[in-house]
Amino acid sequence: MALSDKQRELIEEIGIYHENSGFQPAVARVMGLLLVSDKPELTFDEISETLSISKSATSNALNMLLNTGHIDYTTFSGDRKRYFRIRSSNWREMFNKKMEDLSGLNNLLKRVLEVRKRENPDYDIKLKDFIGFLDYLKQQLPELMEKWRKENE
Amino acid sequence: MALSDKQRELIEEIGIYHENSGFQPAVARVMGLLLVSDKPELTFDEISETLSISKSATSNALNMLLNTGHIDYTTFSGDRKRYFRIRSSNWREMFNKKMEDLSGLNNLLKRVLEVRKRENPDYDIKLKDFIGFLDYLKQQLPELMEKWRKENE
DNA sequence: TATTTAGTTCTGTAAATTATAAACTAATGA
DNA sequence: TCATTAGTTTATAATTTACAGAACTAAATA
Repeated sequence: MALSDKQRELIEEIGIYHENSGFQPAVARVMGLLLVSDKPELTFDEISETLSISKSATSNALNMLLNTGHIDYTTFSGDRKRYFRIRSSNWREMFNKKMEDLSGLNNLLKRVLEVRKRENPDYDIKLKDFIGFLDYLKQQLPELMEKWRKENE
Repeated sequence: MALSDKQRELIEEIGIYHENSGFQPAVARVMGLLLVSDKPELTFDEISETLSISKSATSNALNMLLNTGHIDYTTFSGDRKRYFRIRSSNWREMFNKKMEDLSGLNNLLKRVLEVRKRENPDYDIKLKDFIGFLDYLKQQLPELMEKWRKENE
């Protein structure tokens, strides 16, 4: 699989983004490749060769991405290869995960508020305030998504 | 500084949360301690001793947190020590950073859309859709924050 | 002037992470 | 039945990271 410089560059940037959100470098590059590639589906070997990563690293990356639901694959009769692709339904999940993360933070902050013996009430008020906002956001978000869905017919 | 089991536990959990968003373990624990501690402000030595981390790790962690605006410190005349504390204005910044991250993702996705030669238009439509939603969210968020501010007098 | 305080900086290293290469497996095909 | 394909597993090498420990600095105090 030949890639343009632009494509390679973008794959690296997407790779770094995903590394920063906790993926292994090779895993993050595979995500990048599957996103950027013109072909909708790629085989094990195409991925391994295009990214110059070993078979084991490729195997490991693909299995991790399969397990986390980031990719899936199709097969064709009379062809033993699997054809891997990004699960596009995954956008919403990706977004939801970010929101869950925020909600995880909020749960921690609620526990902080409980544990603190408020020798610094000013601070506690601000903390409570922020917790309130996160709760509000969580509540409003589905509504916002609905509104957007309607506006886009 | 004596800490209850509950406090220690919470510090670890907050630590793990921040580790997962890219902080070093020791840095993440310092954040946790400053959040959970009853005292609003802690000195270098209190932090180092309470968390059992070396002076170098403490120095490194505090400077990193100072540089990123997560903490600041006060001083008192005739006292050479610095008294470190969480910047509570930081809640909003923390949130904004999460949102910026999302907007960073969106910029990458926009570039993906440009680079793709749409041999898989179905996929591209979904991608475009998601990009649109993220744009919408970014635009609506300030409004939402304003609405919340009003509802909370 | 010597000592203490409040940190900082520098080196070494243990542990964790990430990836490789080579051996292996299970299915298909010649 | 022997070879090939499509991957997986295992053992290990290379890199990175995260930190401790010790030496250091600069200001304040004795």
